[in-house]
Amino acid sequence: MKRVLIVDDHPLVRTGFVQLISDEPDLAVCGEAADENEALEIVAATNPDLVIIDLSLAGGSGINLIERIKAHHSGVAMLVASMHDESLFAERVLTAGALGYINKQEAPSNIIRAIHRVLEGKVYVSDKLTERLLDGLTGAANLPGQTPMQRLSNRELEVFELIGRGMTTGKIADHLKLSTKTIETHRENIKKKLGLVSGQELTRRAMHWLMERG
Amino acid sequence: MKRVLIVDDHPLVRTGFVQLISDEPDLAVCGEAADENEALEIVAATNPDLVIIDLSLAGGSGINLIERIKAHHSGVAMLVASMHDESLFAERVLTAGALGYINKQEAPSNIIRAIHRVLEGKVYVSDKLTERLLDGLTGAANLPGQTPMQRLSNRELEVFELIGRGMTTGKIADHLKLSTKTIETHRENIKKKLGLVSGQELTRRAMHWLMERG
DNA sequence: TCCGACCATCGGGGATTCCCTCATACTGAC
DNA sequence: GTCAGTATGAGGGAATCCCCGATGGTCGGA
Repeated sequence: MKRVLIVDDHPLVRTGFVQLISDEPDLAVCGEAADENEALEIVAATNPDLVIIDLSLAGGSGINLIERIKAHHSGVAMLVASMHDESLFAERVLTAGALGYINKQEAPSNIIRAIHRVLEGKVYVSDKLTERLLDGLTGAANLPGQTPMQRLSNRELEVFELIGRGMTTGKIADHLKLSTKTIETHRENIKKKLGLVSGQELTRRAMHWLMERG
Repeated sequence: MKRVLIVDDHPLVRTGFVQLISDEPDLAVCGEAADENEALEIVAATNPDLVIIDLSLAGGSGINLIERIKAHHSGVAMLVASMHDESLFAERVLTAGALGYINKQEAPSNIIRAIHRVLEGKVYVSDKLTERLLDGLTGAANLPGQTPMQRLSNRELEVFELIGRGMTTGKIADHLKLSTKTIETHRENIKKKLGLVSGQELTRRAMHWLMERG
């Protein structure tokens, strides 16, 4: 019998999770928390097998909670449930220490599947994202443990940052005194490495990345 | 025994509502729907006493659903459950035909209270908002207190949210079954109202706005 | 009742960007 | 010396942005 802690600031969503988990014969809810501190207390008190974490917690980013649990209770598996597009966060929560990322819009059966998979110690992300990340790792004889972001070259990182600042392709070209065509190529290569599909996604990722470092 | 239909595109949230409502002796769930069309079918088939509507539905704004239910089944009470800031939406959903507006973060007891109140045919909004709406009626600080976001029309707000979710112009057009040209116009008008210069900025703003509530 | 305001829906057309493929040249590594 | 990666670009078709305008509809005030 695996014991699960639910961390979400929406009472309704918690109730949904409790119901879902209670229906599974091999799972049991050992607690609910609405914020980061409450969650840490319950983890310390009950030592659950799995913590399900909502990303957009009131007061704290969720990612912070993941890191703190990772630091003090390294044996606990964590699954992130978010309503945001996975392309924005999945990579970050995985590197922070979570084992899985699932969208709340997913069907309950998929959520259960993700829970079981993470409890086995395996990584869970959607098939789509898995495929994308693998595509980005074409030449992956590199050091294992490298995040997609670390695979960006210096130039690509520079372009990425300027994208995050809101510059258009043309502006970036002027700024770096390069052809717009070169910037376009850089954009394409960055997208490949990060597993992104559209330019919009690239813009969003760049903005988020920039926000995290002030 | 009052019969309730739940419209929300998150299965987990629906489960939470079902649980909450089933615990009440005088309430029963008569159906669940994940999108606008499904919701209208069930309303026609089961003629519920109350429809609980999530504002950010996949495929339709929720406001649209309110108007359509109002038009064809005027006797049905409607309560909007949203995670968005009420100052922006509460007035819109009330004029569209809903009787109440409640935030999903609210405690279950408050949600139950709102349900009962709306079933009595009375309006339910938070105390804070009640006060503000009354202030508005006295003409105290009527028009000047409008934020740029509040100047967006319902349609524009809908498009704005979809932009924030990362949809391209074409995708939004498909999604809303409109011409891309229409979406382009909406984008331009939104930019004007929010004082934005480029499409990139629009994407940025939409994304930030969406992150703050979600 | 008519008028002016928004609103929602589309089109034209040129500039720009996106997205894919390909090409060149330089650097290191093995 | 070959091979992988990097940085720089071009070509070309599709999609978009961004300026114009147009048509109806609604709704409130003069």
